[in-house]
Amino acid sequence: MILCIVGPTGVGKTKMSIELAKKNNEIIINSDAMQVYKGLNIGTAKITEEEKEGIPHFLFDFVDPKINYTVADYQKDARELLEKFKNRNIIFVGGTGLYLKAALYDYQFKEEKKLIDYSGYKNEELLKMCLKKDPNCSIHVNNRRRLIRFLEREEEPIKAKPLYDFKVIGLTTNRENLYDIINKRVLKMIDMGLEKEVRYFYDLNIRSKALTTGIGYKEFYAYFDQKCSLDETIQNIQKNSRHYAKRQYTFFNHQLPVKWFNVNYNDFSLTINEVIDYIEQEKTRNS
RNA sequence: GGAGGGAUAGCGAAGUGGUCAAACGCGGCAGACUGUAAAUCUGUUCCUUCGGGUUCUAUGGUUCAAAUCCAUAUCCCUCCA
Repeated sequence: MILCIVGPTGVGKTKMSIELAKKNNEIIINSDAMQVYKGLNIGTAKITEEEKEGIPHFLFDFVDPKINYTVADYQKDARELLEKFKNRNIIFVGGTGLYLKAALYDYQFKEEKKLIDYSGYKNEELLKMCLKKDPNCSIHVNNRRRLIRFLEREEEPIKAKPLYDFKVIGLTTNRENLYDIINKRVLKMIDMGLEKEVRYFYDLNIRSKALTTGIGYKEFYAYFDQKCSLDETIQNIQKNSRHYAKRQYTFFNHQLPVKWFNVNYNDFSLTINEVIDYIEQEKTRNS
């Protein structure tokens, strides 16, 4: 059985994954775009060796941060594991909806080939070209990145269908509480030495995707570049984390068949039991 | 006590007689998503039964018309005593 644990940043996905894996002797596969990178530990809230409790973890902490790992790479890696462990129970944990979807649905990533340089075109021109290619193209003029991608793609993907049988467990809590958790977690990361962690990469002059787009990293880069104060940096990390959490909800709610569970923070075991009950229910229903 | 400056939507901030329910930014809320996805982008944000209703510190006034002009009060800031 394939189980996916999703939810906004900070709800407690990691903890849940361990608890579930312990029960069913499962293996855990990361589905988080940033936790794949080596050395980005504090800022990505990556699970520690100790916390793993001996459970096999895959696709964590294995990519050089200088490398720009993409969805296509992830799809390939995740599919290999799905094949290798097809007789085992697998748990995907992570907050990157697209990665999960690319692994489990029939998303297709063709060979990259960039024949045309679009940098000289204005957005309006790009949109016109997109509409010429497909009159139904609904990408917004301002979304230059996606306009270019649309033109680079040879064919438009059709609606994706799932390739595997899986269940998606979503962990959630009310918005106010979530934002509070996020704000506090960022402060904890600072205490744990996030600044030092980021500084290491900054001093190596690494400007890869992971460092310039990852939350907690890009803000500190701006701080080291003396573009803002430490206080502003912390607030920006908190703010960007909150915004990210919101976007995650939007993706999960609309792109994946999520069964949501409200996390009980006073007694997490109750939430675990609720989830286990649900899984058992689904198992018997399918057999 | 005297002389100035200010009070605008959740916050910051434009607007200085009509085109103002009020630019813009932030925050909030909602959405899109097939190779940067912790990314990129969009919509919305006084109330509303969508006919309207109530706003720019308060109260009065001038005017056909006031966030904008006048008077008084309250609070805040700067300077002189």
